[in-house]
Amino acid sequence: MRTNIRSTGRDATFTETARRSQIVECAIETVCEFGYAGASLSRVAERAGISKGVITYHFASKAEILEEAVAVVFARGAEFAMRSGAFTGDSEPHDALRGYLESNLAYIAAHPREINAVVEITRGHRDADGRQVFGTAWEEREVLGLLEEIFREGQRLGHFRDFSPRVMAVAVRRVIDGFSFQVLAHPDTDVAAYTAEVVAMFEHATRAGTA
Amino acid sequence: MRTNIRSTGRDATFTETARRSQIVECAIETVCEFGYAGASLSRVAERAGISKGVITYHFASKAEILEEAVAVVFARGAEFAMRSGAFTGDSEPHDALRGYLESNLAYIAAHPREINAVVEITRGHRDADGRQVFGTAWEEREVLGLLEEIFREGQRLGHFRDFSPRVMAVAVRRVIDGFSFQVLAHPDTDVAAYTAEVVAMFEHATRAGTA
DNA sequence: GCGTTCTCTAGACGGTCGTACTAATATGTG
DNA sequence: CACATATTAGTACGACCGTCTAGAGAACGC
Repeated sequence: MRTNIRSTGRDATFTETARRSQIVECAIETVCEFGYAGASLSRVAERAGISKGVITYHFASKAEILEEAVAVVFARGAEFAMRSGAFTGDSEPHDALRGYLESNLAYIAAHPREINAVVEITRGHRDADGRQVFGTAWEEREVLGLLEEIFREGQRLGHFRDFSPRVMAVAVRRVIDGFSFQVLAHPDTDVAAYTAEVVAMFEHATRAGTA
Repeated sequence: MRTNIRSTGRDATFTETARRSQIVECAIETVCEFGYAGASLSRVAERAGISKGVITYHFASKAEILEEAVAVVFARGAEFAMRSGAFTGDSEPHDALRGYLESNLAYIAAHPREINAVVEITRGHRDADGRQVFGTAWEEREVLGLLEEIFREGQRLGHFRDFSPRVMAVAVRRVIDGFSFQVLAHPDTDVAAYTAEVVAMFEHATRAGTA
């Protein structure tokens, strides 16, 4: 009987850690290149230069790879935002929004392929019943909450005009997520200029006192 | 030898017209329900209550169905916008933008499933080489051009502030396209309120004289 | 009525999918 | 060294994919 490595109590081997990481990276690249529908385990294995059996050995299922890929990229983005210090959480709302936009767009500009892959996976990945794994409920919980909080705080302080935090949060995320397409389609995009445009746009869209 | 119906010079039969339309509708529904990756011809045929062969008979390939679906929905949306009169083309830029937003969101609210399917198809559909059929070039040509024109005209008249028409156009489209998810996830969404929020947001984001 | 064309069902085709299994090799420990 | 375990390539499996074909039924001009 096959030993499910993840369920045994032992520590992960050096090889296992490296392989899992390699496979996840190759899965991200493959999804970016061929899309969610075209990212088969055969193509992932081919890119990694290993046999398909290695993937089956280190992961229980294809879904586990994709879900780990999403988690890994999310963790990297959060770590990047933390490290950049652009978004400390206790900033004044205008600065918080600006920091959120700048750190997100900067990360995407530096790693457009993995963001594109994550967008593909979160959009396309479904369980056996056809339901989205990363559906609206997941997005509202994991992604939109923080933004809405910024907006509510800004409105409480009177820095932001009176708009729906939910609608604005969704708009911000859609614009941010779309940036990976822009960077991939036009690698020569002026990131600083694009970022300034987006920041200015949402500053005008949110600030109070001009209505 | 099988006769490729579309390439013969004869007129389309009553049956052919009806079948093609039915198959396209079922494909839209299937894509909406199972996503691009999960929308197989078997499922389309099952939904239509016909055998898979009928699809092959009326369409040369699966790609032809998907591409016709996109074209059909686009045509309906354009017809809706035309009929609603919200967007006449020679309006003052502020009104043009408002009309664009309102007619788009109204159509999506009325037909969220077909818009969702089109978004799925345009994002996921690739040719044999793995290249997106409805890629960035297509979007810029078919979708963004009109918006950019509105923005440029508004800037020329001094009604809009000085922003990048391209960035703003992309933002508008992302927000509009995302509305189908909102309506599908929350069917009880207050469409009028949501529309007013989006209109207000882009009016603040674009208008001159407050910077 | 007959004959032609249109339309459909049913099934087969080659291919790829995700997964499971086997047997061989690598690795590391006593 | 022997031995156990970790890791690998290779292959086989059943399921489903998109496409194709043979032949039966339906529709319709004559």
